[in-house]
Amino acid sequence: MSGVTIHQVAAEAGVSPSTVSNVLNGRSGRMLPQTRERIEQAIERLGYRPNRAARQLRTGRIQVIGLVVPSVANPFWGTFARHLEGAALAEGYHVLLCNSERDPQRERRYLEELWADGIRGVVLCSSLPSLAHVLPLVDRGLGMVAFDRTAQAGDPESLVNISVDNVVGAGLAAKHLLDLGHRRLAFVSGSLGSVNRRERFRGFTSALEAAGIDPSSALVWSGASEEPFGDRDAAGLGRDAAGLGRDAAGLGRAATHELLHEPFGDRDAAGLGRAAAHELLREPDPPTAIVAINDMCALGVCAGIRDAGLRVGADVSVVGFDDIVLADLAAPALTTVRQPLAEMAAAAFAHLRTRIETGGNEGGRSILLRPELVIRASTVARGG
Amino acid sequence: MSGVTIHQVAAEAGVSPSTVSNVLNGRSGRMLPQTRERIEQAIERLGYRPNRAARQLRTGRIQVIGLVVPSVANPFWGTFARHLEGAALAEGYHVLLCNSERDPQRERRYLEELWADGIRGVVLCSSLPSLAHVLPLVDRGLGMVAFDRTAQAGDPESLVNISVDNVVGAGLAAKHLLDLGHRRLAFVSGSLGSVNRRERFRGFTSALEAAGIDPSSALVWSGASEEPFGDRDAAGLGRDAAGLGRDAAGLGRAATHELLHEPFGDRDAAGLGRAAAHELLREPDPPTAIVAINDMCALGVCAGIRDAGLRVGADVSVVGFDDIVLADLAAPALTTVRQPLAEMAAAAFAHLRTRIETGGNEGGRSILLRPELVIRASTVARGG
DNA sequence: AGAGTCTGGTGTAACGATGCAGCAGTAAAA
DNA sequence: TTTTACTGCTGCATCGTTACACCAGACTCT
Repeated sequence: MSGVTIHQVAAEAGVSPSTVSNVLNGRSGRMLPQTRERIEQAIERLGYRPNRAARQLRTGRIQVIGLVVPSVANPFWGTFARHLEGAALAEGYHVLLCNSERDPQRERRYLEELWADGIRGVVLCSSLPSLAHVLPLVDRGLGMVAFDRTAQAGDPESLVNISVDNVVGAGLAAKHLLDLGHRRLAFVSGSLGSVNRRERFRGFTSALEAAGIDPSSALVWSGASEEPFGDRDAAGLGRDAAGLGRDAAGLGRAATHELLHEPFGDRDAAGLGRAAAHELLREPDPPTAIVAINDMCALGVCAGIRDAGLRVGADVSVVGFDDIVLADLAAPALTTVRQPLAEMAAAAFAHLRTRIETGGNEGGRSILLRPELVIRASTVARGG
Repeated sequence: MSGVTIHQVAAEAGVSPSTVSNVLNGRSGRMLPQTRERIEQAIERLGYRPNRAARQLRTGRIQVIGLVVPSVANPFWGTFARHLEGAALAEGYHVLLCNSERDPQRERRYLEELWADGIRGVVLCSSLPSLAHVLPLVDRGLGMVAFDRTAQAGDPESLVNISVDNVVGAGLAAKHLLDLGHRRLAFVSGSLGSVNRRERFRGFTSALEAAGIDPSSALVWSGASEEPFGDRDAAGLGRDAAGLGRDAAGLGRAATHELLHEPFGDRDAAGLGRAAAHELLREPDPPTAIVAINDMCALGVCAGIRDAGLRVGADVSVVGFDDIVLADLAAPALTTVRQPLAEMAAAAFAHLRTRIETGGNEGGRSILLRPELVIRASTVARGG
C-alpha cells in the first residue's frame, strides 16, 4: 500500500470521504468549485492514489484488459503487445499478457482466470474460426475484441473484429509475383485452421484465377499431418492457478514443465516453412515463387531454399506477411505485406474501453484495415 | 465476479467461513480430515474461486509479479516473457508486462504504478548500472530480481541478480574467432551504458589479450553520438495512469502519442548494427570478424555487410549473443552465444516468489549461469 | 476435584473505496 | 406560512476475505 487512504485526504481537505470519492469519479458538478479545489490540492499534497483492490472489490470494475496472443515469442505478437500496452497505459489501463499457443483449451482457461480476476475486456488473437469455446464467457459479459480475424457465422453478437484485409493482402502478394512473370506458385502455411489463414489463402487463389491460372494447379503446403489444435495440456494451468493456495503446488509444477517444453506454436512457423521449402523444391515441377502465411514462416522458407542450394530471389521468390522488424534485416530483405499494427492496437483498445466503461453492448462490428505491399529483394522477376 | 463466495461454500459444507479460509490458506492441520474433505468437495461442487481483489484488500498481497523489459518487440524479451509466464502461471501467479525502453524515468514510473497496485515483486531487465532511480521502491519493500545484470557497488541489499556469465560468453565468442585465425576484430554495441554490455566488452578484450593482441587496437563501435538514456517522455505515463479518473485523459492521450512513435530501443539494435557495419567496413583496415552485442544487432551487422557487397562468413565473420529463434534462420545461420533462458526465468520467478511469500529479506545474491557457444555458418576460418 | 492443556472449531472487526439515501439550509412557489 | 425544490454535502452499509481472539468440550496431571 502506498499508505495514504481516502479518509486521510478527506481529513486534510476538511470534507467527508464521500466527497473525495465524488471528485475521483468525475461527479464534481455537485459541489462548489472551491471544495473541489481543496480536495485536489489535498490529493496532490499527500500523493494519494486510490487502492485498486478496494475499488475493484467495491465496484467490480478493474482497469486491466487481457491480451491473449498465440505466443509473444513471435516478434509480431511482441510488437502488437507493445503497441497495445502503449494505448492502454495512456488511459490508466494495464495489460495482462497470456500466451495461448492457439490452443482453445488453454484459451478458455485463461479467459476464465481473467474473468475470475474481474477483468471484463480481452483482446483475443488466436484467429480460430469457431469461438464456441469462449462463448460462455462472452455471454456472461466479457467484452471481446478479436484481432486478426473477421466476423464468422455463429460469432457472439457483441464481438468486435479487427483485422487487416487478408484477402486483399494475400492477393497483393500473389499479384506481385504474377506481375513478375511467375506462373508456378506455392502457398505455404501451417494448418489452415484459423480464419486469417483461410482468408489469405482465398486471396491467393483469387489472384491466380484473375490471372487465368487454375488455382488447383498451385502447390499448397499446409504441413499438418498432426492435428495442431489438439488436447495437449488438458491439465494445464493446473489447479493452483485457480489461486486455491499452496497445497496444489505439486500439480502446478507439473504444468510448468509441460509449458516450458511445448513447441511454442509460432516458433514452429519458421520450422514449418523450412520443411515446406524442402518438400516443395523436391517436386518434379517445383515452384518459382512462394507465398508464406507470415514472415516467420517466410524466413523459414528462405532458410529451406538455401538449404536446397538455391538462391532466394534469383532462383525462388518469397513473399511474407506482417512486415516484422526482421523482414527488413533478412538476406535478402523480405518482400511482405505490412499490417498497420499501431492503428489496429489503438482501435482494439478504444473499443474495449468503451465497452467496459459504458457496459454497453452496442453490437458487434468488423473493422477492416488496408494492408500494404512492401517490395524488397526476396522477389525477383522470373528469369530476371 | 464468478458469483460464488466463501460464505456459500461454508454453508454448503456446514462450517463457518473462517474454516473454509483456513483450508484455502493451508492451515488445514487444525481440523478433522473429514471436515477438510467436506470443504474441498463443496469448493469443487460450487466451482468456487477466491476473489483476488478481496484477498488483496485484506492481506495486501497479490499473486502478480511485474516484468519490466526494454521492449517485448525484441524477440529475446518476448521469449523470456513467455518463459517467465510459464513459470509464474504454474504457481498461480500472473505476469504484468511493462516496456521501459531502458528509460530510467519510465522504469521508475512503472514500478511506482506496480507498487501502488499492490505488486511486491518485479523482474527488472534493463541492466542499467545504477539502480538509484529505483532504490526508494526497493527500500519500501519491493522485491526485485535484476535479470541480465550482475551485482554492482551501491546495489540495494536485497537485490537478486540473475545473469549469464557475460564475460565468459563474450570471451567464448572472441576466442572462437581468434581460433579461426581472425586477428582484426571489431566489437559492435549500442551505448555501453548497461552492465551486461560492459561485461561482454570486458570478455571480448580479455580474450584478445589472452591471445597476445592489444585490445586497444580492436575496433569498437558503440554508436552513441546521441545520449540514449535521456529525459524523453518526462511526462510519460501521464497523470491518468495514476487512476485518478477520466479528467486527466487529455494528458494521457498526449503520452500515448509519444509512446507509439518512440524508436522502440531494441528495434534500433538492428539499425545500429547495420550502421556500424557500414562504418567499420569503410575503415582503412576493416575488420575480418565482428562480435555484436546481441543477435538483433548481429543481424543488423549482417545486413550491413551485405549492403557493402561483402559476404557474411566468407568475407566477414559475425558472432551474436542470445541465440534468439531467428539466429538459426538467418542466412547464413548466425553463430552466437546461447543464454539458458528457461532456467533463468524459472530461477527469477522462484526467487521472487519466496521473497514475496516469506516477506523475508534473506539478502542479495548473484546467480551466474553458463553461456554456450553455438557455432553456425556466420563464422568462417580466416582465408578459408 | 480443581487447574491446566489440547482439539476443533467460530465470531468479528477490519482492509479502502463507493454510491445511495438522506439531511440540513436556502429559495422560490402556492 | 406551508409546500416543494434544489444545492451541497455526509452517513452508512457493503463488496469478499482474512486472522486474531476466543470458546466449549474433553482429556491430563497432581
